[in-house]
Amino acid sequence: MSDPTGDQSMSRRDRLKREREARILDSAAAVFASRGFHQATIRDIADLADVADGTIYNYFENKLDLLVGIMARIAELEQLPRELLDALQGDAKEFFVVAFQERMGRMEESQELLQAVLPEVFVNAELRQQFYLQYVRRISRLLEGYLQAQIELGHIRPIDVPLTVRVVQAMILGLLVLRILGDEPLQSRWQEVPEVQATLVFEGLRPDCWS
Amino acid sequence: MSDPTGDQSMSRRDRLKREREARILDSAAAVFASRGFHQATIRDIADLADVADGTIYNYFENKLDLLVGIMARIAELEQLPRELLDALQGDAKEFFVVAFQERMGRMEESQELLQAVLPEVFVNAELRQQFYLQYVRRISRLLEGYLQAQIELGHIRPIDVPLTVRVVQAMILGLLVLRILGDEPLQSRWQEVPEVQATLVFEGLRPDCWS
Amino acid sequence: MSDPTGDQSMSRRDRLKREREARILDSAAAVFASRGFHQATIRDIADLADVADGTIYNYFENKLDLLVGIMARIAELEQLPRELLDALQGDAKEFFVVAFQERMGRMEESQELLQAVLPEVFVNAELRQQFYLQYVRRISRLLEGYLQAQIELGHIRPIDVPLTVRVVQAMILGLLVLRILGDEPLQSRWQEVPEVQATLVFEGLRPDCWS
Amino acid sequence: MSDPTGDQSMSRRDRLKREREARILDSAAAVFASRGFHQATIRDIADLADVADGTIYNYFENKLDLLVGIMARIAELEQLPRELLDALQGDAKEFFVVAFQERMGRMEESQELLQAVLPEVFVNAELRQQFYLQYVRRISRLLEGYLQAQIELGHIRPIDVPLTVRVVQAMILGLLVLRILGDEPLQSRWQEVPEVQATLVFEGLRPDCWS
DNA sequence: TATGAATGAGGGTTCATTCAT
DNA sequence: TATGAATGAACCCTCATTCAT
Repeated sequence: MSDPTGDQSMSRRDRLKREREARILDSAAAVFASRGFHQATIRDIADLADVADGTIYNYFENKLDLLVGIMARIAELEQLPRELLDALQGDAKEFFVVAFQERMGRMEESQELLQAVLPEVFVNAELRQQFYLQYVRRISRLLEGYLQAQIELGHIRPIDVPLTVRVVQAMILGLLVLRILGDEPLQSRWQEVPEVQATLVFEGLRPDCWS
Repeated sequence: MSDPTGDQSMSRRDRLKREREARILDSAAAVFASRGFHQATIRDIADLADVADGTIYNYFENKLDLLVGIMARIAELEQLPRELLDALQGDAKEFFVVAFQERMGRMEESQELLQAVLPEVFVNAELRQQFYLQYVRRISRLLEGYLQAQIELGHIRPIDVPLTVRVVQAMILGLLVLRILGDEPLQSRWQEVPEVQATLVFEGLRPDCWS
Repeated sequence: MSDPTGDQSMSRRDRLKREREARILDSAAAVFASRGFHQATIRDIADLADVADGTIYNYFENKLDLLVGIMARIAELEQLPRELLDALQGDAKEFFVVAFQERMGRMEESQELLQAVLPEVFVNAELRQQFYLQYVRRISRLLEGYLQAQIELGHIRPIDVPLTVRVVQAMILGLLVLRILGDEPLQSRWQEVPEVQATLVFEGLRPDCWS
Repeated sequence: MSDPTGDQSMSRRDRLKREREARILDSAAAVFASRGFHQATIRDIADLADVADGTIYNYFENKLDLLVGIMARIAELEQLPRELLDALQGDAKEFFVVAFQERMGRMEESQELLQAVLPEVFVNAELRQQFYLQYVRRISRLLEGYLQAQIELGHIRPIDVPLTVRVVQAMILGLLVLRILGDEPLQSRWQEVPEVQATLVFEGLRPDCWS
């Protein structure tokens, strides 16, 4: 902005770099997703990205760093769960429907990436923390705030906010896991899930309240 | 024949074999859990089990087979979630409390095993299927039956049974994942979670039904 | 003979030992022949001989010793190339026919054993010497004597005896090798070979001697 | 382009690759010959070739592939047994002398290679076929043609061509085997062998034909 | 003496990473 | 900066041999 020529001259060289880095990251994500982190070889990734093995090391410290890069990418894509923020305004039940829709949609999109990242997350403490903070904590903060507010407004019953938030988030994360496991109803009826979730969470199973 | 206790002890030899196999499996689970499947070396496991590398291969085909063994072990521990079966009798809300308690307790027990197995489950199709069938499908069948019956009895509202069951199971699985990720409230207040879950599932968040 | 009871009492115990040793050796020969010495495992041999792995080591020092045992067995079977000795008497051409017949027949019989032994013979100096002495040198001595005598009798032309003997032996050994290599005419017409050999060796290819 | 010699050198890189591949193959042949295929370790070969273990796998698929490479090398060296082809013109007796000389010479040269390859050839079916086709069949075809022609010209007696050819080839192969076995006369008098062979084959042992 | 489980050294092979070009 | 061959540490697994029962 302040340096228009820089903007452009950086483009020549830098745009190419960005582009190449992105291509490497995409390839890495694809290969990690299909083979898993450990089965994936740098060669696989390099071939798919159409660069030489060594080139990758001009962009990333090492293999794990590619995973970190992918996670950063996920976080970036997540950057503004806009619909979620928008939904904060609406009526409570409506909020949950929209929120779940947004989450389920995201997950469908990035299932491949998540499937690539998750196994290592379970195993690598540093990655685990990064994942937790970027991907879980941010949302739980948001939800905690929302629930608290809604309770105070009397729009939802007073409940244990932190644990309830965890349960809700667990539901979302767990659905992804079940989907990855190949569960049939989830594969074919994924679109319908948010409604079911929202209803369950908001209305519960109890029969004696006329909806 | 000449040794009546022999019937039970089934020979010193055999008992020792069982014992050793168990020790190897325990060691494998511990090492897989702490380092992850791929970082774990046979040497690590052998050392921890206090046997020679080669000995492991007298009990298991290969490294992956250890994982399969661990899964079988989990399934074995799972054999007859008795409390869950018992709870089928009780009143609906009660059922959920007991059921969730049972599940959460189990998970706490076998978190190490699950943490060892899960990452590979994401990556290995064969393992994934086995895990799904043994660990997920069996429970979802049970729950589907229960929900259907309760609906017919009018004890819970008519809802989409298969998807609701998935959502409930996802909640459980997701809580384990969040716990593994190191989520704080879940670590320290794990005992309180079942109550929260049951309340959420049964009563929902809606304020206008006096509990 | 001098001790009839010893003959028998030794039998009980010793006959069983001999029998078992023979069974082990047979199994070893079969397995070595089909898989090759190095691909063959003690387990393979033990299974085929229907004994435990360890038992083999009560009869043989180690794996190589089995091969030595097999070679001794070959030499034993060879012990009296009687037809060959008999043929020494006959007319020269006749001798060669009979001699070659005898050799070719033997080889067909023991091709399996030889195929098992040869590769290691190429590689193990000790084995090589044993094989050479038992299997080659003995025959070349015999032939040298025969040729020398026949030359002096004027039944064959004066030629370089040692080298000619080698060439003749080479012919025999080489035919085995070609057969092992799967050469077609040799497989199907093995019976006819001795005649061809004898004719070649005795008459040569030269046309101007009326047979 | 800028480097006219570059056409020939085809780049420093490429020349170095060829050179290195050759060095690895030479080392492999030497080690295989001295220790045998199975005793030889990749480490041995790498050390002798002065490369790292892994480097070998940039040139060859696996250990067996080294053997295949050696066989290809033999075949290459064999490419056009020129003297043999030339000798096809000459008089029959002369042909055999020259042909045997050529063969014996070759074998002396490549004994090491053959000694490395033969044992595995006996054991590995695929290798066996390759060896047979490249090393035996090609020559037997040639000889069959030659003998047939000479018979028709009346230069040699009518004999069973295919079997006679086998016998002649067997002689050559067998001589190599005897030499490897350490036979003394063959070691010290190898040069004289072709003459003896040719005489035997052409004139036979029969005394009543004045040479 | 037979057994067969335990042993553990050894080796082929992979692959992340480096570095000369 | 891109390349891709070289590197060599690391690891799974085999299997001959031993030895307690």
